[in-house]
Amino acid sequence: MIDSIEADGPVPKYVQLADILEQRITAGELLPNKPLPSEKFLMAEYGVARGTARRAVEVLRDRDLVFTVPQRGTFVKPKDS
Amino acid sequence: MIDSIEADGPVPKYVQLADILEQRITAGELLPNKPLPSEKFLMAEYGVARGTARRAVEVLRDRDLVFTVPQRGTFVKPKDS
DNA sequence: GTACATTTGTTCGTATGTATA
DNA sequence: GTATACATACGAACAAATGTA
Repeated sequence: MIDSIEADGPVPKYVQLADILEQRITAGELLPNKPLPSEKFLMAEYGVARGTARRAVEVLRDRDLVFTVPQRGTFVKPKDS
Repeated sequence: MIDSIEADGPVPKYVQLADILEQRITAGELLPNKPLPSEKFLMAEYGVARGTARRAVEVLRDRDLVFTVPQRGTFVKPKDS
């Protein structure tokens, strides 16, 4: 179980954060059509900069796990979509 | 006396604005329990974006000079508090 | 009771500059 | 030279609460 972010490792912080969030999604902690923690929250919770949080969410979009609605937030994708 | 905001200096705009407002408080221009200029007003008066105005007010809160009441405004703290 | 304006709260989008690895 | 990371700064949109007409 990954649950914290390491600074001096081979894996970029934003990838580590994306992996953590993917775990939280697949574990059912973050539910379909429910919002991901906001960028601000991720910054506070994991001690990263906003750009890093944004890139992590971008990775999740690329992995087709979440979708972002401008000005509304980023949400977990339902399984059938 | 600081009274205008410079763009390309070493001091961030939001800190410059916080310094200006602190001066206006200590000079007695902005009185205890009276409202600070609203974010909208600060944007117009100093030519900054809303985020910059908000961050300046945040700095003043950190300096314990003002307190904010949601949906009401931000007010100068009385000396004895 | 309703409509409107004001103000703060929140979120996302984008860009630039700097520093480091 | 590129990728990573952070700080700053602008813009935009919507929500919620308050106060007033």
